[in-house]
Amino acid sequence: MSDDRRTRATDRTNAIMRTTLELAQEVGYAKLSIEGVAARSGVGKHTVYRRWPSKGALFLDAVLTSGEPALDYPDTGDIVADLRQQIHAAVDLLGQPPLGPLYRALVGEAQHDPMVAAALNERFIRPQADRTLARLRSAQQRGQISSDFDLDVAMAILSGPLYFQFLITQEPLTHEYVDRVLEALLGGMTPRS
Amino acid sequence: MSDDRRTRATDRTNAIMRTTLELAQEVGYAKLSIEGVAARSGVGKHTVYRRWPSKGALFLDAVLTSGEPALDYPDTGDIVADLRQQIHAAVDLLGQPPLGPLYRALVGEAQHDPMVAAALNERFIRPQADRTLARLRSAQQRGQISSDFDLDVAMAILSGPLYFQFLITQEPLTHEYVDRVLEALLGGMTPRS
DNA sequence: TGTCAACGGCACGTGCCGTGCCGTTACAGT
DNA sequence: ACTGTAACGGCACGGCACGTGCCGTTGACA
Repeated sequence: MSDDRRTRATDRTNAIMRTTLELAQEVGYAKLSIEGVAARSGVGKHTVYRRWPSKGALFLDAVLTSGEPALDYPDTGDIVADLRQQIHAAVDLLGQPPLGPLYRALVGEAQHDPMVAAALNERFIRPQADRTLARLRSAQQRGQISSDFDLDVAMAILSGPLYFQFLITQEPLTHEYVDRVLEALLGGMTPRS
Repeated sequence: MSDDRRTRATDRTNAIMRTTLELAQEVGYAKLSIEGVAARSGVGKHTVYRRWPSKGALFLDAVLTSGEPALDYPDTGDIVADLRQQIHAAVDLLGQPPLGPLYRALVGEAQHDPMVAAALNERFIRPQADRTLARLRSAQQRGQISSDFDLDVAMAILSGPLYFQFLITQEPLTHEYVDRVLEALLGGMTPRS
């Protein structure tokens, strides 16, 4: 069998990605270099370039492969409780160390490299959004959400303010803030009669 | 007077920032270099480094200085119309070429450089948010917004989804999308009796 | 007229890029 | 058992931009 071959190649691939995360945490993404990753991994530069075309692609793969804990939605029937639990978990995972700074750098790189942006969307953002939408649709069918409410926008309102705080103002993401957004979204801004 | 001195220095500063924007639009922020800016400006590298400590600082200054058209809020008394007009204007300015890609790169750099992030917040984000908050507060006092509604969150819900679309999914920002967010925010997600 | 700060031009050492080449290793097919 | 082959580690290369020196020039000011 050539399984040994494949296994050893996969091991090396994983080792390189692990080293990438280590180095990124130590020196920051800006000072991360393929040369440094190869050196610490005890690997030739070719071995890295054979697998990833750029620092951004390597970093994306490293971050997304490390943190695939399947943020799946619960469906207890209570849409508000489910959303809360899910978003709290996401914020805990991506909003603070160790993954927080790495994820921030990843989104930053996506602003400079369209390939990273596309891959980030396909591999993480879109699947996550789809799960949220599915959960919202289920709630709408049960009458917990107005039947004419724009669910795509609902998803954006749940994610957007968190990303705004995470990327722009760069203040810490708290459960309390998530709850405030949730409450505002539920009730609406205009006075109720 | 030493006004001549100061004037010529200011002229050079502006010329360098203009060149920075030109080059950034031609080759993209990733390939922008201080060396290149100095060369095209017909200026020594010292003259650039004396003014800005890094490529990020120079770029931030160039972008924010170029686009200070004072996005000020109208107050016609109709909060919805005023918000719409204001956000449409912001989206037209920052959401598409020529300023759109530059602003995207600026936010991207802010993810790698805390100094850029801080300066972006102080010079652009916070003032803009403050103006939005002031306008919302005025509407709340007139009873157009529920008296207990969280205005900070309202601001985040107006900005967040747009930044999410702009930075993450990177789909074009349209007036129609702004209107959908606005409508969702006004009405609330839960069914009204 | 002399002083002095800012300047353009040039050169330097450094770090990383991406790509060659070379000899080695370990599996594959015969 | 023998040989072909593909991935490998190590090394070196040219290229580029970094940030910082130095040098001679310019032009306003005292």
